[in-house]
Amino acid sequence: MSRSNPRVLSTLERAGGFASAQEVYRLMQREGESIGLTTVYRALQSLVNDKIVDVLRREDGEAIYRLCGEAHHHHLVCKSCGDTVEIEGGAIEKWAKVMAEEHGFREVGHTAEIFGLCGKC
Amino acid sequence: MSRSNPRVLSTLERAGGFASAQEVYRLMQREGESIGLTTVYRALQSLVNDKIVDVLRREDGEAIYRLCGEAHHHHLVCKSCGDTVEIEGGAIEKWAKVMAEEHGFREVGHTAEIFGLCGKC
DNA sequence: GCAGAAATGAAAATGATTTTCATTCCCATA
DNA sequence: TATGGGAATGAAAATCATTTTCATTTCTGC
Repeated sequence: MSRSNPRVLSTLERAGGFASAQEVYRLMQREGESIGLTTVYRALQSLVNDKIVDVLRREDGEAIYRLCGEAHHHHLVCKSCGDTVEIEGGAIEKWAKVMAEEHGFREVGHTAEIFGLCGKC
Repeated sequence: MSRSNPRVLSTLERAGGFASAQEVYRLMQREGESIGLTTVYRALQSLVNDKIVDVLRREDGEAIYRLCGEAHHHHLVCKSCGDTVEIEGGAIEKWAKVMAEEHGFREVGHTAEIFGLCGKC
């Protein structure tokens, strides 16, 4: 069931490891690759499931996909230029664990993003 | 030019200070208010411009509007039954601030959610 | 070679958001 | 009180990312 199409992955890499589904699709088109938009979406979703890429949101709501290392980390995103910095989340891990225990939750995960204006913007 | 319709604002307040445009609209409909969806969108945008409300994104990309003054809190969500607990995020606030400073970001906000299985599930 | 499963992609559907545009409301001034 | 113009309103159409449908093609193991 692995729909993690390698051509899509390699295109995402070539795009700087950071692009929307539409961008990946247009890039592949421009490069003469024959692929359908549907397949690009499916491949990206699959890559997200396999935790090979992360998905974030642009300010306009468009999903952007981003290659990421295996280590669990968080993002500091510039809301103007989209620049992203991967940051350490030790404090969050602990917070999530404590909060979950306190309320009797198990098998917990979490998301946390910080957004603002970067130095250049 | 102030399109910050007070009925929209008061509905957003009644919704717990946290809702999407569509939800605000549906809520107003249900309460018998006569208003157009377009106006709801315009009013919310206007409130954002006036910095009376914040805008965030749900995981599916839908924009959600939040009253600025509201005590900022986070959520612990059960991924099985959807039960939600509002939790304190003091640790997160500090983490976000430190991380932002460290990387030269300003005007920062953040999102953080914890999800897992609640005691009943 | 062949059946059945998985992958593919074109086209249609969906759903949030925005735009268009004609109408209505408000309000200051003649 | 009439009136003229700018602002507000909302229905309907347009936009755009994303998902679904479904028919077709490609793989796989036998």
